[in-house]
Amino acid sequence: MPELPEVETIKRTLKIVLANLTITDVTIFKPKLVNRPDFKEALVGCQISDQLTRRGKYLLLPLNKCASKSGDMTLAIHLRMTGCLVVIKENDQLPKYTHVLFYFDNPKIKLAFADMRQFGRLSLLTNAELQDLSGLKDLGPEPLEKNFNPTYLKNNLSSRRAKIKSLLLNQTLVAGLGNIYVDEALYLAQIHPERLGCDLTAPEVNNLYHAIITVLEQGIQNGGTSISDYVDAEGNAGNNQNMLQAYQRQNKPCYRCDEIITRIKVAGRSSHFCPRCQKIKNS
DNA sequence: AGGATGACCAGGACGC
DNA sequence: TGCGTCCTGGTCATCC
Ligand SMILES: [Zn+2]
Repeated sequence: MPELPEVETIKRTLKIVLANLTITDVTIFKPKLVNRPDFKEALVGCQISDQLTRRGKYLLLPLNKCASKSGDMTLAIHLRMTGCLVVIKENDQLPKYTHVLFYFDNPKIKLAFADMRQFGRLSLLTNAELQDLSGLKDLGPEPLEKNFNPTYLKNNLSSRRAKIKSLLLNQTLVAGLGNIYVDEALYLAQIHPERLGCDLTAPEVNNLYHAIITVLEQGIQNGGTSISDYVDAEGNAGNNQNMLQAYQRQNKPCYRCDEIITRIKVAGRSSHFCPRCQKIKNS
């Protein structure tokens, strides 16, 4: 599932390949996945800015030279769980479940949006609409930037009585974490997923901060985690699934202590942890 | 307002 | 092989 490292990996490729290309045509196979009936008409003629970026799990493609009366727009893409953006070169085959296909002024390059479960969304937005996009406007800090730090985390957990797993999945606390990297971060920090935010000690919060940074940076370094058919923008699988220490390792021995990894539901999501390394109580 | 829960989406995995 | 059931998780709506 595309979380921060997967979206970041895609962004880095798209930034190199798509910057300054002009959209010449768009084929929409599944209209419900785009946000407006004139999606194609509004996009044709727009040039993709080299300021293409990521915010949380959103890919943001600012556009120049748009014909729209409301000025230049941004294409905001959320891949949800099974969405992929794949660059198609020359006669490359389209990925399975391709729902939207973009053509450019370079005829050798196309961009396919593919999504088995059709949860992802492509939203073409004016700057005003972008500022007001629910899910984007309330995002917490980027975990790999300086405004996310141990002090921020401590201040924002100290009053929270929800389970830490639930809090880390909440995009308004910190942006970009999903089920995989939350389980990995809690494992690395040796914190049980059902501990309450306000019950974490200062050293634990500090460890958690470093664990979040570590698992995300490792995920990016490894080109993302390929579970649920994730592939990057070049159609390649990542390698981070081979590095996971907790997620989907239920019934296997903990790499730290050999205890069997347990799987439970927390906040309605599968959660994997070591019952010996991640105790619910300090004792 | 914070927190818990369930719905939604659609296809894959699995059991029989 | 076919059919039914369960599973998956990011986000949002709803209720307390
Ligand atoms: Zn252990």
